[in-house]
Amino acid sequence: MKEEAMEKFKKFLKTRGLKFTRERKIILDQVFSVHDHFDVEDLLYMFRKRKKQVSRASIYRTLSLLVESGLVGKVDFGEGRAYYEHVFGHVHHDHLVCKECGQVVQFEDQVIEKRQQDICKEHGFRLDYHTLNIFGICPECQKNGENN
Amino acid sequence: MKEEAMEKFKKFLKTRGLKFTRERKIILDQVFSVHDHFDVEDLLYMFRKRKKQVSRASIYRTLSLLVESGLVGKVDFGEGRAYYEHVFGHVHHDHLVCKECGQVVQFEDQVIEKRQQDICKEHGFRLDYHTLNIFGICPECQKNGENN
DNA sequence: TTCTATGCAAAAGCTTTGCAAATCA
DNA sequence: TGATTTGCAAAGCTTTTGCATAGAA
Repeated sequence: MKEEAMEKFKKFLKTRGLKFTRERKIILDQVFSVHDHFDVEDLLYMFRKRKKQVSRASIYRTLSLLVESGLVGKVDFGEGRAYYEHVFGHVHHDHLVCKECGQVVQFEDQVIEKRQQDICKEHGFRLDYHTLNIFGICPECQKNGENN
Repeated sequence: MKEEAMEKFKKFLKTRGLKFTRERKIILDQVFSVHDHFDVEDLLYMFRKRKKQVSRASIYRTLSLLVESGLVGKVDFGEGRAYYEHVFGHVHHDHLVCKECGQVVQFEDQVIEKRQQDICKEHGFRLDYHTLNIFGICPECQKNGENN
């Protein structure tokens, strides 16, 4: 699947007259190896640990391209910084976020997906994508008291 | 309704040993007069136009309190800056955002609300709130060609 | 070879914060 | 009067950008 993603990305770059560089390969590799959300600092840290040299600037620039290509999604949890996750090869999902411990649970729900299409139709919008984050308290944190 | 909100805010402040100041009143007043989203610069601009003197710092600080009190909601459209909207006295709603012109349409949908409760129950989460933003192209922008 | 990409450091936005002076209860 | 607030400016964060050098095709 990583290979498929790589091919797609190469094609995407070609259509724009851009190059498939060492750095872009490293980044795509990592992005499709992590099965969770990550931010730019996370990636930077992973690269440092693995002695892969990629600058913060290149990470930002490549992630933008990956998002534009549709292979990667940008997720905003309202923390003032962006998270990313690979999207290619996955069905769309939404997030259940624990406000206490930060745990994120992914879920998919066809009923909600369908309703969104209907709502767009009603308003004449052409649906592109959506972000649904549900915030709450996870079971563990509920037990651990601070039922704040 | 603005008066009710004001009372609620006063109570909220009192429980925390905080004061209901001139600035906080001006801000709450404005926030409950605007029936749309706004960001901090918007507020600042409105105050300047009305010759109300409130600093940017106080706006940030008071908005945080308003959000904590539950009277105001913070909305994130992934633009790298926060939007706000008053919430007290309104039923919850979600957003349909046009990627082309930025137009925001509010909608409420009981089916989606209900499904979210179910999903939380399934995962043992205590639901707190959610944010659902659907991005797409509005009817006008679809007509105006760039069906990008 | 030519055009694009990388890295670095500086710049840019938005938001937060330390501190002295002002204000509320 | 005593504690909280305000405004200002500085600082903090994340993200973007200009430019010289390095690297794809």
